Amino acid sequence: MNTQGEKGRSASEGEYPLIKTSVDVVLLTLSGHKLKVGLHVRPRNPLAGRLALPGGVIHAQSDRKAEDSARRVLRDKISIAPPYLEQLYTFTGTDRDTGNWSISISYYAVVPETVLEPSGNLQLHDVDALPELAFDHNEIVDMAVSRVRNKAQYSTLPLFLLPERFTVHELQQTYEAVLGEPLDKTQFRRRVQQWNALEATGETTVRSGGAPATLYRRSANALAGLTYFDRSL
Amino acid sequence: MNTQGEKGRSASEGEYPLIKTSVDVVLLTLSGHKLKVGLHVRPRNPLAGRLALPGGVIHAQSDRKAEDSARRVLRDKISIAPPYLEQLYTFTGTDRDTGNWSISISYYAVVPETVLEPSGNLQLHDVDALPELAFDHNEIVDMAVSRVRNKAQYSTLPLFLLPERFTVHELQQTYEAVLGEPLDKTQFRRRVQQWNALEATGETTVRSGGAPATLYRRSANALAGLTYFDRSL
DNA sequence: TCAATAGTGTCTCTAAGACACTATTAA
DNA sequence: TTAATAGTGTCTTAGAGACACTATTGA
Repeated sequence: MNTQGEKGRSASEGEYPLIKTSVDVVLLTLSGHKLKVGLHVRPRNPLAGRLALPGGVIHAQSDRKAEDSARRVLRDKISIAPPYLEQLYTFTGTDRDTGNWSISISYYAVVPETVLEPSGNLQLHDVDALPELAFDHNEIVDMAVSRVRNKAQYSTLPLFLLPERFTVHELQQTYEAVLGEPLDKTQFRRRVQQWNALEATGETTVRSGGAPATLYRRSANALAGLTYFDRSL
Repeated sequence: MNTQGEKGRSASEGEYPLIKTSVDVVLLTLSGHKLKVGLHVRPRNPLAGRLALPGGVIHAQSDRKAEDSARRVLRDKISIAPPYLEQLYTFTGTDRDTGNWSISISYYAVVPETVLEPSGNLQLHDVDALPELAFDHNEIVDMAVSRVRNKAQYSTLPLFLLPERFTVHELQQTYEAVLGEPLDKTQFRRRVQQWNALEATGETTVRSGGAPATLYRRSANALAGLTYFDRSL
């Protein structure tokens, strides 16, 4: 939680520098077979009217750590408790607009579309066709999307994009939407079996045409191995 | 670099909260076929005398971003310019000792032992047998070690633990030391070839007994795919 | 020639990929 | 029976793993 602080009143720097620190959240979901990010219109200056990520300052009194701040922002502004939330990166440096040094501890959340009530507060935008956002928020979204696409190649993260009950076919469609490429049915089912991260609900789909499909839900080990790790290459 | 700041003077929170923010660096190297971390003894309170990571505060005037602060800390305190430096994680929350909220933006650096001049300032400690460090630095080191071991499974990161010229056998020993397990020679050489990240220097080793080995150096693409990505599972 | 290390050839076995096939439902 | 989707069997191929072999040097 801390560092070597030269005591609070240090030799070289005097006091700790006073830097604006806030938390931003990249809220990702799947809508219409496209990966979308939740954005809102800034109500205030600077950059009032511009699209931006939901975010806010840290409440040192009530937030035990920055992740709590991120959860609070999502709860207060969008009324959701994300099933998956992870720290993404900390962006630092001189603000392009005000010229002041600032810090943004950024997180990303992965949620099913069903938990998002369509309010005027939040707009969903295709992550591959974003307008210019406030501050460096385009860069933050891009990094979150890279990480999620990367994790989709080897992990169970996309499970968190689905509602409580889903079929294997819907799960495959979700992966295909995130990865942007079609997947082979046999391999995909083999892969899903190896996870051991699904449990059958006992129910099946009812549909016109086609055999009924087993409905599954995420089991507990869907979270295994998803924490602060990512891979490339 | 910023966030939605409610303008600097906001409604709910008043001003931005004033939180101690600093940068800590996990300096990793290989010594005696063991992965080691560079630590120093804190000269000042709080926790004077305790082992800690090198770190310091951000100089908003001179550092363009937090990574610059990390580089400055390494340059000023240990006189090195690390060939590989990456943001690790941002640790936040209430300090165990002072009870104050603080932020540590942590980085990890990977360097060859040859660039570390043995000064009284820095001690190398086996990452698998650490004493109790100041603040939450044990946790920070553990996360850095996890990430490096993880990356050693699929990336060229351990190349940065070696001096400028090295043989394939030395490279294999490096990987074995980081991963903590023996590797097959044939597979390892196949893997290294596929990277296309080494270039022959033209020189060979001179040694008593055994054929001479080709000396290599890192080529430019050794850095490919190493940025802010990591993987697990 | 011997000891020691560098570097390669090759066999086996597992898992990825591709694709055809069977199974089960509503209409 | 037909259309549509769920789910499985299986052949092929690429690559991981294991290990034996050859090559090159100093003494």
